[in-house]
Amino acid sequence: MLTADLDTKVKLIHGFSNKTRLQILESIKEDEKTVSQIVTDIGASQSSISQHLACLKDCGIIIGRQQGKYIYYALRNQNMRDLLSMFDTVLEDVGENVASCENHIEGCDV
Amino acid sequence: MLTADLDTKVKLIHGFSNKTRLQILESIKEDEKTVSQIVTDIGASQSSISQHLACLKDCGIIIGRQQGKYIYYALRNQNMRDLLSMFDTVLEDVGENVASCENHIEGCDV
DNA sequence: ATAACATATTAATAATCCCTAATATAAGGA
DNA sequence: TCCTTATATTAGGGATTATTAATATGTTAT
Repeated sequence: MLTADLDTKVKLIHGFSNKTRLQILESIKEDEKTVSQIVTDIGASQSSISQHLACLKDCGIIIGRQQGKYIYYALRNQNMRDLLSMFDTVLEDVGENVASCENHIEGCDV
Repeated sequence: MLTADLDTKVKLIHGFSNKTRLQILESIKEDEKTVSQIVTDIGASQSSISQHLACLKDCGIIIGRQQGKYIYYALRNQNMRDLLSMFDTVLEDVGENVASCENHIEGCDV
């Protein structure tokens, strides 16, 4: 794999490796939602949510469509949904390990 | 989803969101390898590789078995392989977006 | 045009992560 | 045992990331 591709892949995965972003993705997994609906759902600040939405959108993980003063965000496609489900599948295998892992290095800190 | 589970999921995904760790996983995707083989493969420092291996192992993403003075590491199971493949699939959808994304917030910086 | 609501942007700080360098531990062979 | 090779651990600092607070932009309705 080319280095450029690898860097890109890391960037992509980074999109999923944050609590607020995962909450956003879970929140819109089934149906599109407006920013304020997401803010209410998650309970984080509007600013934080907005920044993460911009991030996810720029990466193409989600898409946004404006309708009046609202902007609806949704997952880009079914592959994103499948990837999110795959995380759950893998979590069934390793959830206990991960939960008890106290390694200080990031990701382990995963 | 419970908060604890969500935190765990973030930790899990973090395991995949680093260049060196991804390189390790690619390196052992098909066959188990010793630490020194991985070090040679990737060209990062032995210390760094060792720390990441510990991290991945503690999370249960990989497993290690000792044979003499060597330790062979391998992916935990087929689900891990499937998840890695899923990343590639999604990357086909959004690779261009991600590569050109210059958002300063992490993950976008994803 | 102004007010009210919805969303985005900016800047700055606090927290986290990952690398390097040095050292430690463990195993096998001479 | 001593030396060599293989791997792990620790500490520290530089870089990156996420949050908050404040402000800006854009849309609709009055």
